[in-house]
Amino acid sequence: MSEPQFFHQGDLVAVLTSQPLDRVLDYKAPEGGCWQGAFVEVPLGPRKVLGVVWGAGAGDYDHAKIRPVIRVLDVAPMQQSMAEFLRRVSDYTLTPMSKMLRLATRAPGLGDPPSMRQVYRLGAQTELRMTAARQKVLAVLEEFAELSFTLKELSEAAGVTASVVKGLVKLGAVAEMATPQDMPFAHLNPGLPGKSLSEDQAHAVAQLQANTVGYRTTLLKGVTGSGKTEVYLEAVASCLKERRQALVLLPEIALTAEFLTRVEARFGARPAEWHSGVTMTERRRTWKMVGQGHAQMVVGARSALFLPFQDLGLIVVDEEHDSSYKQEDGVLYNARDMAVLRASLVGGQVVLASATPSLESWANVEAKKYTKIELKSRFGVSVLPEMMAIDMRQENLPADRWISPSLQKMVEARIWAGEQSLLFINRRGYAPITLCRACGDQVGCDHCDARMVEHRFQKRLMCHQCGASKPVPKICPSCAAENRLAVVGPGVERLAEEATALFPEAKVAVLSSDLFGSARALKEQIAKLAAGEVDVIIGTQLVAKGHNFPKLTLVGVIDADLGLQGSDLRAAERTFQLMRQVAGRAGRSDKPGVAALQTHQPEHPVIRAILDGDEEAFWSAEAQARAQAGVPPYGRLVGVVLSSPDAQEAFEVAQAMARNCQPLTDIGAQIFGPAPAPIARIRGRHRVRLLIKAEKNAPIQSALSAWSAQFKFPNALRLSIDIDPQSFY
DNA sequence: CCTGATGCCATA
DNA sequence: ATGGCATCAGGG
Repeated sequence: MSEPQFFHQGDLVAVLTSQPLDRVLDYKAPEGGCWQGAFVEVPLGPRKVLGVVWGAGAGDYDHAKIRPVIRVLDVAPMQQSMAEFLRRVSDYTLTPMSKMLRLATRAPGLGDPPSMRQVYRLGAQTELRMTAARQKVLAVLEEFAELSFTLKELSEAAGVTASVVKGLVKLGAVAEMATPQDMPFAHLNPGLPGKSLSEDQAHAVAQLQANTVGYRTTLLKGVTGSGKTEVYLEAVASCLKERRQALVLLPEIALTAEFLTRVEARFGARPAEWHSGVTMTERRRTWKMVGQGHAQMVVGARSALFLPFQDLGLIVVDEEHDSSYKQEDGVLYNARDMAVLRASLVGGQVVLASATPSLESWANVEAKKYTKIELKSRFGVSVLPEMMAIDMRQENLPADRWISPSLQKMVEARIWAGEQSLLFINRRGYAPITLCRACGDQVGCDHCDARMVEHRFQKRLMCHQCGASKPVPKICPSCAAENRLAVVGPGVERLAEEATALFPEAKVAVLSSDLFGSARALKEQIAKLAAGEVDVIIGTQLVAKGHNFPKLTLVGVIDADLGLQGSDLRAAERTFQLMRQVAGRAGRSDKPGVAALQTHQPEHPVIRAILDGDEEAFWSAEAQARAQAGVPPYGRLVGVVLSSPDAQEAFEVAQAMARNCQPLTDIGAQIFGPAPAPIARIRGRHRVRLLIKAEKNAPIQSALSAWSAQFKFPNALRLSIDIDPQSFY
């Protein structure tokens, strides 16, 4: 990358603003000139807006109309590598640069002059009448000569009133001075001793620390309790020793508090924090300090990836398989993938940590793009639960019941023994699919290979891939059994009802993220459950995340095979990950746990691999299935969502787009739909989705741009393109 | 994203 | 004729 350019006063510069103009505008460089990358304030119509000097002006605009840059802001200029990062993310996700800039400047008042505050230090040696109070103030200032105190801090530390300090200021014995409000973060000391490491951990640390020059991605795999955190904290330590900055991404805010405490224990101070819960002032401070290199380490959510790091040496993506790394609105990016991109642009290291890596990362290790480090359990052999399948075809369950007699017996045994059971539903608010209780067949679409979902209002089955529909059949199209077709997908409430009826003497509790307004309420509930106050827990994916239930000895997966036939790409992966995570929960104390999977296809290779606990077999089976279907990570999917207050309009435009898809078919892509989007209506807007499937290396972005540029959209209609969507059927 | 200009409609 | 509001283009 070339050096940034300097522009003298009056030179034409191209400025990228955060306004949604999809181009840069020419301005005249201000008095004193400006560097490429400088954050500036520019006039735009009647307003002043934030922008970045992107390069030399094009000069193709009426020279007389070009206005000068108002001023250069007092923040670190954007680095070339950052500009390149934004450009690449923009290209990949088809997001306009203005939106990217907004994402990268998500701190309020960047343009404000730095607010000042008065601080106090030791002043000149002067003759003064010494009193006990004055003595205390001077003693504090002498002892902590390198620190600056605010008036409040100083008077409290000395145990005197503010007027004593003010009196000393008047006499000159204490100096009062103004400093910028945005203070640097406390120094983190990587030289402090770390926790003692097991041989396995030490080995992993050595591998991470070897050859830290330049970009590389490492998958750090280790079951719960194997000490991944200690290992990557040592990677952070060596990054800090090299005086480079480190970023640790966590999937949910709820996990940051505990992690910050561990960082403080390791490095003697707390790092900067970046997520939606951080106050505006603190945000601005973090943004500025990260830009000046005065924040050595940031702990945060995915958007921290767009902070203006000066020299980013390490990015840790903890729980890298977690689906919350995929941003689902605004800029649609996957933080795990973009972390790898960012690190590769600045010659940094990426550590992807997980007990249960995503198939994408597994495939990248297979392809030798990532290296893998595996941590064995600290407790010797890994504590896998005993796994078994309950063959639902044998259980003769009526169509409206979900807990099989076999599972019921197992739960009852736990209740008598005073132990806990968890009944798990492997889906999160997805539309229900229809399957045959006799043979396990899921009713498929006649036009493509996706399963059909029930549309309650119309009493019809609909394909959410291509949009075709048909009435719910009376007789199973596969085995001809009558009246055995059931709509699968009980809500947690339905399941709780059934459990209460089956186990009248037991305490049943529901754990689901949508039932809790705040993370705190959720945490309290989890603590209650873990304490064993409940006999049967009903939950969704949420329960699998990082919580320990000592009394839990049975996990029943109600719907183990929902996703095995392609209704949800990642359902099998999630089931497998859940089993692994549950392994770390159930039976951790002394008893080994039991995991029972209710399935209609116990002989399915993926189910078999889960039961055998054979990880490599699972990944191979799953990889093969995905490669065969041409879906990620072996093929590429793109979701195109059209939304409008008018359902008809959205559908018609989508149909027109599906018909005129020459640019897409030119690169060999297939187009499906229109069909209702996974969430068919959001805030009064009806959403219709097209799904595009392409080969992995097809130039999908340029084809999509050419394709969508053909259409003129009605005003009320919005188009959003989601490359690598996370959720769909 | 904002803002000011435009034009259509309802009202005095 | 006049003011209110929805729609739209322009911004350097």
